Amino acid sequence: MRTKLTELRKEIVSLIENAETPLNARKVRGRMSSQPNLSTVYRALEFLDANDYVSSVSFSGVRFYYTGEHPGHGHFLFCRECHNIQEFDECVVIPLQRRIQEKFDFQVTGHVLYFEGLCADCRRYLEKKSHSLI
Amino acid sequence: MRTKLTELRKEIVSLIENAETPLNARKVRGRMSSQPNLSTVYRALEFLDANDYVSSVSFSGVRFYYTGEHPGHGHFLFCRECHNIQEFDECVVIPLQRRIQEKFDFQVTGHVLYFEGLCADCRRYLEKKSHSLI
DNA sequence: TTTCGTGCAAAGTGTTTGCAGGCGA
DNA sequence: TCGCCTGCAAACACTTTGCACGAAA
Repeated sequence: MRTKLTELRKEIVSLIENAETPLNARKVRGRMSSQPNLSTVYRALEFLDANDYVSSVSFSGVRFYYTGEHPGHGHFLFCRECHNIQEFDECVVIPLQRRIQEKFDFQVTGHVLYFEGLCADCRRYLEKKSHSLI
Repeated sequence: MRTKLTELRKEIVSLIENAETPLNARKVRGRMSSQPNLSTVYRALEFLDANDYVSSVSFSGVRFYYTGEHPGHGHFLFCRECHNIQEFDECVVIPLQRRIQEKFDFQVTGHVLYFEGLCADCRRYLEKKSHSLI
């Protein structure tokens, strides 16, 4: 299924590969030299996702795209305060994945594991704020 | 933080608790006897999520709400073809969660693990379709 | 009296679609 | 020539917001 990689699409893949965090469509466009139409970016992302050049994950109703050393693996920390997305690379789900495939007759093509909570900065900020509530 | 549970909000919680799958705002409204305004439903869901009556997860840019025996745990199978969401209850991430909290100084309040792929029905459908391509 | 939940209308954000032009195989 | 990538404009789906009213504390 790996076909038709135009220059524009190549640029998007490389952008996403080199990004320090998953990117949404708008951010992808913002980092492109050619500033293509947003709908073109959406179509490119859809194509790249469907053909396994990139993966996607949604947080709070927005879609983000990423790649990684292990295709199909997505491991994130999502801060519910600042909405920052951080990646980590420990994976503990492969053994479970095998069991799931059999138990549910479900052909797994990838997985996403994320922890939701408060990053260090937001936690400190909120603590300080709560103490000053006199 | 557990306050102000109106009748409408109680009904939503109970709807979500008894649903066989996570529900989005529109589906929540569709199952309610009183058919409240959609924005009221959105506000209620936001409140319930923020106050830990329910949890939420996004798939393909849409937000779904769910509850479970173990609050803060979300374990799903997401079919990329029919977008059906199925739940499972095996959890293998708690030991990893402890390591993550320390390593990244991140205060975890919940986690989501989902496998993406093809459910049995969609797989059979696609196989049949590909064979008939003469 | 004050707070806040709800309905209604409007706006906002993210995403998809129809169509025409154009480039490359 | 044909397929399909792209731009543009419009539509669409989902979600949020401002305002007014009313019920509950």
